[in-house]
Order: sequence, then structure tokens, then C-alpha cells
Amino acid sequence: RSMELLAQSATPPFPLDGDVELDEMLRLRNRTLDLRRRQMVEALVLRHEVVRTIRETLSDEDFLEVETPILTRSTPEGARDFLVPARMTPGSFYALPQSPQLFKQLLMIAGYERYFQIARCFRDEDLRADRQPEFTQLDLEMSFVAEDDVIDVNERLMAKVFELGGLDVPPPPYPRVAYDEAMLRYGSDRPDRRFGLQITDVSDALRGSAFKVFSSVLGSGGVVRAINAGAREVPRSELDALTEVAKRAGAGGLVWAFVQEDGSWRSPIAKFLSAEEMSAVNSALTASPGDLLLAVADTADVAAGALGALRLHLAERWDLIAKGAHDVLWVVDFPMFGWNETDGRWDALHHPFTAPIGSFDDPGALRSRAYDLVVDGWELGGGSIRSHDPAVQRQVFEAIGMDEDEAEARFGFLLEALRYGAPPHGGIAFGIDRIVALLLGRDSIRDVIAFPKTASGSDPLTGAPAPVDDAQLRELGVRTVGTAGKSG
RNA sequence: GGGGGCGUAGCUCAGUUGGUUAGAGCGCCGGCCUGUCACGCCGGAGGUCGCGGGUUCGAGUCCCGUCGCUCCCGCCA
Repeated sequence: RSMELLAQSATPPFPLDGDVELDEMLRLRNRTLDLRRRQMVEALVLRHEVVRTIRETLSDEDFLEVETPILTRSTPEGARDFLVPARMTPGSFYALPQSPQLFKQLLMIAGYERYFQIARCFRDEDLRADRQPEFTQLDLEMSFVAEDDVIDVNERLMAKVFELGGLDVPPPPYPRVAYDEAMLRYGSDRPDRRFGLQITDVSDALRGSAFKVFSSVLGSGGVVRAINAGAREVPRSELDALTEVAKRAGAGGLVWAFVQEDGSWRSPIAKFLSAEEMSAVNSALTASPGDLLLAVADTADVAAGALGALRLHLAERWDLIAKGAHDVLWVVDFPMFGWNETDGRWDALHHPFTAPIGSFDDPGALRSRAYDLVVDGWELGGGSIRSHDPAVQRQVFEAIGMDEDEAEARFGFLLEALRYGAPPHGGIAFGIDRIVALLLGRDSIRDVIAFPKTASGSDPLTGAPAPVDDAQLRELGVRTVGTAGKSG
């Protein structure tokens, strides 16, 4: 027996065995070595299995995988685009796609009834644990369908995917929760229902209250909502911390109250409330003596956001989520538009190609034919039935403040295509990175992407983004300024 | 753009109210042991305490600025 030395290794900068938590910069700078670690191998292998299962399942269901362009046209709605200067047309730019949305609709109109793609998408927005500037979607679209058809195919597909990750979830059909219900009960459009602490509106119990905060909020169309946090010893210092959580989420403050034996409250605001009011709130919250009540008075949106954030905070603080518990649901019945305070106009809550339900006379009351798949508080995917009638599509553009010329300039190719008879169609897109992260219980999608970016959008491995040579810029017709570009 | 956390040896971290030569475990180097398998024993090297300024007799520790990593809000049609 003889052995041959094929290659020699220097001492690695960090241990490659075990599951030591390493500095992110160190990992990404040495990604080649990081990728040798068990947790990364495990992630990339499972990722492969997920994509393989998706391809096989959808192929068996007669879906056709079609590639759509990476160099495409900028559509300034929605996320900021990454732009690529077009050398052959100086002053013009390609945009990297935020999603293949329009192309897949064109495929439907062209008669390809079932399409899918494992598509890379790009959005030039700030990063999060679950958001990278480039990410991978399972994008699919179907013709001659309504909501239930899309949901059905995808429930069967996702059930297989969950099984791959060993997720213990009940078989489909998955429950559907209306958007309004999700916002009210969980303070979020991607509710995590693995624990209680549901939110209840207690406005009716407090109308005409002598407590000024309540009366002024309720008098101006706001709400008072509360969580019964149960019987818990919570020191003053922690109540202050909870108040901070609520404030950071936009609330003016947080009311806390401990229910006493006689139903009255031990609370900073107890002296401003009548026994009847306290009793009515208690009963709305089915509160018993010893329970801690937490309430926010504000606009419905702010109250929902603050109590939603508080819910998640308490779940973590008190370790309320059972190990191995999972919750899958569809959020449905979304509003079509949301009021954009900054620009003073309606925005499509989902996207403007989503089919609306209702009358355009009251845009705020319009619903959309959209659905999101939510698992354990993660939005894994979302989709909708689209507008296949060009007249409806024009109405939507108009409602979001886009005049006819502008609609024509930006989406003329879609409106034109719709003129030639579009089948009713709809689809969905799932975040592959999120799915794999969820299956593995990872906190960040960075851990399931071979070569991800840091939170500031850089890649410590290659040094991207980086300045380019003046010569390169000149070739693109870009004027070079000062020493912004490296020379030579 | 805003807020929170972090930055001390190659790695993970500890460093009391500011006070001599800044520590531990793992790793690394040298030696010993040789049925070992998270081996064991002995010895050793290794640190501009992210960077810059300030306060002080004296700063890892306090203040200001800055860079980086990270989480969150805004943003993400």
C-alpha cells in the first residue's frame, strides 16, 4: 500500500467540523471553506432535492419550463431595479427582472397553458434575514383556472416539499384565513399561529371612556386592541421593555393591566376607567384574575402592527412555540389597493396585474383575487388570478394614478397582447431560498445560498460591487467623474 | 434614511467601579507517549483590544467620529 499526496492544505482559519457560530464576514470571505462544513452541505443538498422535486412534479403535471429574459425593461413600480447600461444604445438601460411576471402572462396569452421556471430575481432594496438582492423563485402560471385550481396544484406540490424537509404538517387542503382576520387577530398579513396571544378589538367596551387617550383615539376613527398575555409575573422593568417594543413598531405607548380578584385592574390607567369598562374589557378578552392585559390605542394599522410585533416578541421571550410545531395557511381576500400616504394615491397591494373584485367607485373597498402561502410566519409564496380583460387592466392602471399614455409606454406590450384574446389565467411564485431555510430551521436565507451577499449587499469573496475601469465606462458612453473609476 | 446588538490571539469568548507584564478553551508549533479514534502529558509562539481623535497621571474599559458584521423599522408593485 502506498499513498500519494495529491494536494496539501494550509491550516484553515476556522474549524470545519462542528457547528461553531462564525462571524459572517469570516464565513463569506472564506466561503470555499465554509461550504465544506456539514451545515452548508446539508443545505445545498436539500435545496437540490427541493428543486428536483419541483421540476419532476410539475413536469408530470404537464407544466413546461420556459426561460425568460434576464436583460429586460425597467418597470419603475414596485421594487427598485438593478440597471445595466446598454452599450449599443447609449443612455439606455436594461433592468434585471424583479420577477418574470409579465413574460409568464405573455406565455399564457400565447397558448402555453402551464408554465413554470426556477427563476433568479433581482430587487435593489435593503436586505433582511429573509431578503437578498438576488434570490430564486419557483414561478408558475396556468390558463383557464380560478383560485382553487392554482391552490390545489400548489398544495399538492408543497406537501411533497414539506415532506422532503420532514416537516410535520397536516395534509392539504390548508386552511384559508382572510386578510382582515389575519390583521385583526395576529397583527400581520403573514400570521404565525403556532402560539396564542391573539389580538382582540376592545373598542366597543371603551367608547365614551373618561381616559383621554382612549376617547380621542376612538373619537377619530381609531381602535383599541388588546392581548390577554395570561397569568404571568412580569416585573415593571419588563413592562417597560414591552412598551419599547410597541413604540418601536409605531405605537404611542402600551397600556398594561393586571386583573385583580374583583375584576378591577392594577394599572397606571386604572383610576381613569370605570368598573364597568374594566369588566367589559375583561370579558372581551376572557380574562381571569392574575392575567396580564396589553393594549394599544391607535389607528387600526398601527395597533395591528404594534400588537403583532409584541406577539412575536412575547412568543420568543416566553418560549411559546413548541419545538417541531408548524402551521401552514393561505391568506386570502386581500384588499386590491392600499393608500400610499407618501404619494397620496392608491398602490396595488399585491401587483397591478392582479384581478380585482368589486367596483372601482370605491378603490379602498376593492378586493383582489390574490393568495399568499404562509408557513410559521414566513411568506413562502404569493400569487393571484390576473386581469385577462384589457379594459379591467386599464382600469387598474388608472386607479393607481397611471394615465393612458404612461400605461401605454410602460405596459403597452401587455395591453396589446391582451387584445388578441387572453385566457383567464393565474399563478404563483414561491421563494425557494425561504422554503429551504424554513425546512432546515435556519434563521437566514444566506445559509441556504451558496454565495450570498452581506447585509450591505457586498460579496466579501469577490469584492463585488467594485469600481470599474474608466475605459469600460467610456465604452458604455458613461461620463467618468473625477477618480470614481480606477484607471488602467 | 432611522433604531438596537456586536467588533479583544487563527477560531469561540471572558475581561469587575478606568490602575502594573490583557486571559481561557480550541487551533497552531516543538517534544514525549503509541491500540489511538473530541487521545493523553510537557513546553512554546501568537494580541496595533476594528480604525481615528478626545478626556485622564493612566483607556480594552469613559466621550466623539468612522468602518465593518448583524437584527429590526422604513423600503420590498
